[in-house]
Amino acid sequence: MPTDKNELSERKKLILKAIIDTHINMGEPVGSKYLTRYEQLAFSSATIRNEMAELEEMGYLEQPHTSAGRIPSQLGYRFYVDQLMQQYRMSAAELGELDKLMKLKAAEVDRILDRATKLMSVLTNYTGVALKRSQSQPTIARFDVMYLSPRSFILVMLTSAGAVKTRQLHLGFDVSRETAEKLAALLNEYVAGRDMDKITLPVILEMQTRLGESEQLINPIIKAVWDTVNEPEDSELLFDGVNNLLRYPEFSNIEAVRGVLGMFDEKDELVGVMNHDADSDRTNIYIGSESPVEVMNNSSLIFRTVRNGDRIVGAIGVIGPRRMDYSKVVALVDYMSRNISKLMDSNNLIEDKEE
Amino acid sequence: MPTDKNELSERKKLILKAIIDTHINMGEPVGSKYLTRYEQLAFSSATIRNEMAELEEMGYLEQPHTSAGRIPSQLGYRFYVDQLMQQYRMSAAELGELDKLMKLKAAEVDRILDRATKLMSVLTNYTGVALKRSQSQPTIARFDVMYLSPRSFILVMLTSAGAVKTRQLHLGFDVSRETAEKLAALLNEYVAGRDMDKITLPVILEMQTRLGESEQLINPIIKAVWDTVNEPEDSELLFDGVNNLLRYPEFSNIEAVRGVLGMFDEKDELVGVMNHDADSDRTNIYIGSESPVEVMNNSSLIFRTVRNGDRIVGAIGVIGPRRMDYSKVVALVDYMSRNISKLMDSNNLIEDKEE
DNA sequence: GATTAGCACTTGAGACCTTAGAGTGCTAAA
DNA sequence: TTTAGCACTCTAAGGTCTCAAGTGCTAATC
Repeated sequence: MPTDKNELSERKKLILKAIIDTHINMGEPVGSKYLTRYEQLAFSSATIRNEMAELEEMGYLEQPHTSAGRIPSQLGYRFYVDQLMQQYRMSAAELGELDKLMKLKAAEVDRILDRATKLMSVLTNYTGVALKRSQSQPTIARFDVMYLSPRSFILVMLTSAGAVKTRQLHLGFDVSRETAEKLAALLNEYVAGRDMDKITLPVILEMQTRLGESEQLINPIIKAVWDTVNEPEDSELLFDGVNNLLRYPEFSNIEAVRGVLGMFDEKDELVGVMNHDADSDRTNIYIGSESPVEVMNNSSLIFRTVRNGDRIVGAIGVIGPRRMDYSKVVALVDYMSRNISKLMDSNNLIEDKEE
Repeated sequence: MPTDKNELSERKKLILKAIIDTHINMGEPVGSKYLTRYEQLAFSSATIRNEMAELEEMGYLEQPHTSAGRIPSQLGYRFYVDQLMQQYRMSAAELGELDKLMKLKAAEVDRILDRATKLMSVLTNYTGVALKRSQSQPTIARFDVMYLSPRSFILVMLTSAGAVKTRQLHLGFDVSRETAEKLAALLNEYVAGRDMDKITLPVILEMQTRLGESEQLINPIIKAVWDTVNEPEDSELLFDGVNNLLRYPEFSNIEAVRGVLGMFDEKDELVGVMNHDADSDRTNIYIGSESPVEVMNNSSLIFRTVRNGDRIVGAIGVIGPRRMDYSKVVALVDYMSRNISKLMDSNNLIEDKEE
C-alpha cells in the first residue's frame, strides 16, 4: 500500500524499472548487487538496498523471503505498465509475420482470428487467445426463400451485421413456389430492416391477408425470424499455445498449473470479461488478481477489441505469467487488433475482386 | 512380451482382473497381500505372488520398483479391455442426465455436441472431447441468388449434406435482377447435384451463351462454387473438463501434465486420428502409446462416431489417465454416440414441428 | 505336485540434519 | 548522503537414517 501517489524519485523509478525488466527476463528475484551492473545505476549495492527497502514499504516490491532478492508486486507491475515501460519496437521478423497474416484474402473473421491466435502464441511464447463474438440482436436486412419442395424450404436471412443465417422449415401442408416467392417479398417489405418489436400483431395480420390462401404460413415464419434474431449470443473462445505457458518456472508446480488451466473450465467467465470490456476501445491489461476471473490470479491477460466498421466482432489477446513482457505484448496486441480491424474494413469495400 | 496367446489360466485371469480393477480405483501399485481380501481369490499371498511373477513375465504387469506392488502394463490394459472387463451398468442418475440431453429439440449438431462434451466430463470426471466434422466434398444440391444491388449479391448453396453455404459476391459491372434469377436457374440446371469435375468447359460455355449479355458473370460464379465445394475440411475439436485430469495423481508432476496438455497444441493430430478412425463404426479405444498422438502416451482415448443418417458428423469421447474406468467410459460413450445419432435421425424426419 | 508359512532382502518415502550461498539490514566510517 | 563491512536469515541441495511395504525364495505342509 503506497503512502503517497507518485512520490517516486527518479532514482526510485530507475531502480524499479530495472528490477522489473530484469525479473521479466530472468524470472527470479532480483538482488541489489545484480542491479549495480546497470550503467544507469552507478550506486553501491547498499544504496540500492536502501531504495529497495523503501520501494517495498511503498508496496511496489515484495520479498519472497528474507534472504532473497525482490520481485515486483502487482502494484509494481501496474506502475510499470502505466508509467515506466518503454515502447516496444517490433523486429523485422515480427512485422513480416504480421504482414503475412494481413495479406490473407479471406475476409472471414473466423479464419483470420484462428490464424491470429496462433501467430500471437508463436510471437510471444505465451498463450494466444481470441474471442469470436457473434452479433447480438441484429435486424434482418434482407430475406430470401429457397424452395425445396411443397412442404419444405429454406429461409435465408442477411443480417444487418452482414452475416447470412438460414433456417430450414418443414411444413405440415403444401405451399406453392409462387407463394414462397410472395412470402419472401412480403418479408422484405414488412420485416426487413425493422426491429422485431416493431412487428406487431396488425403487421402480421396484414401479411397474412396479403399472402391469401397460405396465411397459416406466416406464424411459423415469424417465429423462425424471431428465433434467429434472438439467438443467444454465443461467443466462442479460441486458444493456442497453452503449452507455452507451462515452460515458465512459475508454472512448475501443479497448483499454479491447475490455476491457469482453470480458464478452460471457466471459459464463460473469461468470455464475460472480454465481452464486457470490449466496448472500451483500448488495450485492456489485467495483471494478476486485477482480473475478475479468479482462477487467473497468477497470470496476466492483455487483449483488445477487433472491429468490423463500427461493429465489434471479437477480441484478440494474450495470456501469460504475471511477469510477462508487457511492452512487447501490448505492442503486438495493438498492432494486430488494429490491423485486423482495418483489414476487415477494407474487405468490406472490395468491389471487384474474386479472381 | 507374452510368450503364448491366451495361455492365461482362469486363476491368472481372475488375478489380473482384480489387480486392474483395484489399480483403476486406487491408482497405486497393488500388492499380493491386498488381493487376498477378494473372496474369489482364496489363496495365500504367496500363491498370488507366484502368479503375479508369471503375469509380469508374460508382459501383463509391471513393477515400478522391487519393493512395490504391480501395476498393469499397456498390454495388461489391452487384455482387460478386450476380455476381462464387465459390462458397466449405468446408474439411474446417469441415465437421467443422458436422457435429459436427448430431449434437446435443437437438431443442431453443434449445440448437441457442445452439451454432450460437457456432460461427458461431468459423468466420467475425465476430459470430454468431441469432434465436429464439417462435410468434405459435398456437391451442391440447390442454388439460389439473393440480389442485393446491381453489383453485389449472395450466392446461397444447399449442399448434399444438408448444410447451407453462402458466398457474398461483389462485381465490377452491373447485373440486373432478371439476370441474377436466370443465373440461379442455370446453376440449378447445369451444376446442381453434379460433381464439380463434371462441370467442363463446354458446360460453362453453354451456360455463358444462355446467360447472354452478362456472360462474364459465369466465371467468378463457378470459381465461388468450386471454392465452396473444395473448402478445406476444417474439423473443430471441443474439450471440457480439462482440470478434471489434473486431479489424478498420475498428473501430479509437471512432465505428465505437459504431456496431456500437448494435445491442445496437437489438435490437428488428434483431429486426424478421430477423423481417420471415424469410418469404423465402433468404439475406438487407444491405450497409452497405442495412440498415434505421441503426446498422449500417458493417457487413454476412447471415442465413437456420431452420425446423421449415413453421414459422419463428428465423434464424441473421453480422454483420461491410462488407468481410467474403461468399462464405464465405454458404456457412456457408446450410449451417447448411439443416441445422438438416433436423435439426429429422428430430427431429420420431423415434418410438422417448428413451434 | 500344488500351496503356504516364514524370512531375508530391496527399495522409496519421509524425517531430520548439515552446509553453502545468496541476499538482506544495520552500523559506522567516508 | 553514500558506502564498506559484517552479522544474520533463509532456502536449496545433499546426505544419512529409519520405517514400512512388498518381494522372491526355501522349506515345510496339505
